[in-house]
Amino acid sequence: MPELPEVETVVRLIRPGLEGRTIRGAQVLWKRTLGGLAPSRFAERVIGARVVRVWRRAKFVVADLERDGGRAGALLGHLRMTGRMHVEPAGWDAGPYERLRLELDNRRCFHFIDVRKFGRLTWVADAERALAGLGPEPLGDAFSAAWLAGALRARRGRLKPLLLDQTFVAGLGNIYVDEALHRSGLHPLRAARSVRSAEAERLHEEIRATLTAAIARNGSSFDTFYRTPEGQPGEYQAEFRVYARDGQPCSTCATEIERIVVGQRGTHYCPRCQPRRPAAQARSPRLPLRRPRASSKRS
DNA sequence: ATCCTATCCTGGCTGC
DNA sequence: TGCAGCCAGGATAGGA
Repeated sequence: MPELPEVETVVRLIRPGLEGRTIRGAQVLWKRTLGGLAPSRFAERVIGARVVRVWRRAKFVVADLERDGGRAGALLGHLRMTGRMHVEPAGWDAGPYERLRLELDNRRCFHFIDVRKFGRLTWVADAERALAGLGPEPLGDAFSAAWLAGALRARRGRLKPLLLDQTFVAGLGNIYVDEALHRSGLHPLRAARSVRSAEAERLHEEIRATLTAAIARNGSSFDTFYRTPEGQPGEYQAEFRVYARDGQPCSTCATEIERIVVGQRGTHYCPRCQPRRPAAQARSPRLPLRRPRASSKRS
């Protein structure tokens, strides 16, 4: 399902078809795609505007608009489960699941297609503000190993639901969380606060490595749904180590991959590589019989 | 604060 | 072969 690597792939593929184009017409085929904005108002905001930049933030696709040389808000899109975006020559048949169409000034059209209708594409006055609640970008500078270690320590919850929380870190979804946790040797139900610095460092490394490798392969195409905008499947699914591999041998240790449900999500992990409890740590002999108390000094 | 459930949706799969 | 029922799942809202 589209996560950060798939959205990045979409952005790279539609960018050349959209940047510099002026929108000439708008057809909304499924009103709720606009997320509450009236179709007439959407059309009014968008028609006559020029797309100046197409970019990605977490799993959102953003297209900045200008009008008469001044800023004119942005198109803000989210593919959710089954959304797709295409820029094609006029007359191209987008099929029965087309939800929104924009006519461009070069006899081409932008199409938003979405079987399950969960996806959204709307107009916002201020994209930065609309996205302000998101956590750091996992491939960005703000997402450092030190930040991750500290942020995990400060939370009560379990590891996987936290990594799926877009306000904690923005862009990971079910597939890449399972993959990154396996590569890090961390159990999805580990208490976030129990993750030690060295483990957080490994997790940070593996999250980035997983996402980077997936982007390089144009994302993952799973079941019949996700395709790149060119209709090509991504190729990263061939690299899955645990996702949807329950019952199959772990690529590292040959133990059977298990599937459990965590936070309503199918969760795949290797019981051997990802032990529930932290690996026993060589700790210094407990010389003081009592645990040292917190300093009596107030912070 | 965190967890849990329901909601939004449809195609595809399972089991009869 | 037909069909009912269940499932997947990103994000969010509301309740415990």
